[in-house]
Amino acid sequence: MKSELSKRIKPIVFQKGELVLDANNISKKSYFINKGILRTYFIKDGKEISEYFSGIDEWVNSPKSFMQRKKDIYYIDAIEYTEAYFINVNDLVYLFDNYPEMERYARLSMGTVFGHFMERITSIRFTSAKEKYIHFQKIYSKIYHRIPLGMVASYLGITQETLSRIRAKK
Amino acid sequence: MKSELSKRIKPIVFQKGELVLDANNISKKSYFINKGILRTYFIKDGKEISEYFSGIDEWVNSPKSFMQRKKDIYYIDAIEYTEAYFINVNDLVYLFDNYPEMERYARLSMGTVFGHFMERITSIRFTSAKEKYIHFQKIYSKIYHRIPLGMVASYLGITQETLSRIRAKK
DNA sequence: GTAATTATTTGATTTAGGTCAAAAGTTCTG
DNA sequence: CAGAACTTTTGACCTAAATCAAATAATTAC
Repeated sequence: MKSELSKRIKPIVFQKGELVLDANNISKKSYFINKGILRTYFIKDGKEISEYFSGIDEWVNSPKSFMQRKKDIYYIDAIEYTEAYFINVNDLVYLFDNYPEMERYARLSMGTVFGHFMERITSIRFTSAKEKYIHFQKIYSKIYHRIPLGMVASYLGITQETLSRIRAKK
Repeated sequence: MKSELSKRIKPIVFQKGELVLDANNISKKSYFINKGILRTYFIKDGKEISEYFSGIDEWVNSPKSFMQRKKDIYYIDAIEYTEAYFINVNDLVYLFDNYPEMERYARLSMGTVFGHFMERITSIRFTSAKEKYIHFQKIYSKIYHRIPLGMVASYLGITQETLSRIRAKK
């Protein structure tokens, strides 16, 4: 089974600032990051709003687009030089269909992802800007210092100025 | 296949205010609502915070708990008299294992659910209290008027007073 | 290496929504 | 149906974070 997976997985690199997925296209590849950071974002009133960041050992795609094979609003880009592997959606479905344990594993992982989403919703709803930033640092403990302030601010839903002031106070 | 599903599904009713799932237990049943409204909530600083509401034709469980068979923080209760069907997690897994088309359907539905979560995160991050309420009315167009103000306010992450004032201005 | 962008910080001012308190309305319960 | 127990509304006041504006600082490009 391992070989079945490795047979369908290919390496790819992205330079800093390079677009990984354009929202005008359907997300047909899922990337597994080996090094670097990818950012999922969308455009609102002409501004880029960061939805989340993904670092080493994480899978990245535009979930709804990838699963339902239709367009969604999300772009993905590399905020630093990134090395990854990718698998095509067709190959992934093939593996799911032929290796039930993979399907089961994926289903289980969904629980974790749902958990993260629900936690994040809570974090956004009931916390001050400062607490949001602290929570962000916890969630992204390994990469938060490599993400530009403006992107972090849009991820948190606060202004750059506010975030700058929060960071200034130690 | 339909009969396989119907064989494993049983009817159940809940009275107004009745607890459907206690966070001290693992979520082992998934409910499909036929009539009424269930609310998923958690306790923060001694207060009930509504996470979301579920109405007719929707499946309800505590996602992370249900999928990973461990405890999570969510309670579920009935905010009005509710009629539903339920299926046990074991039976559902049996169906998934034996009817790949069900598994595939579930995987597809996940895309929709992810989409909702991501939309909600956006709705929370970048909108005023009033816009949040308007969005809530849109999302829950069929049931929003049956949900008590306090529960709506905690769902939106605003105070009761603010919501009351928003509703007062036409 | 210097000009030109782009990102971050700092300051002054405004405002949406929170807090606290009390009144009015509703709905349970015996 | 009357009192208790919630739920919702209204009022006065306050605070966290937004906005607007401009000064630094850091990257990037030539």
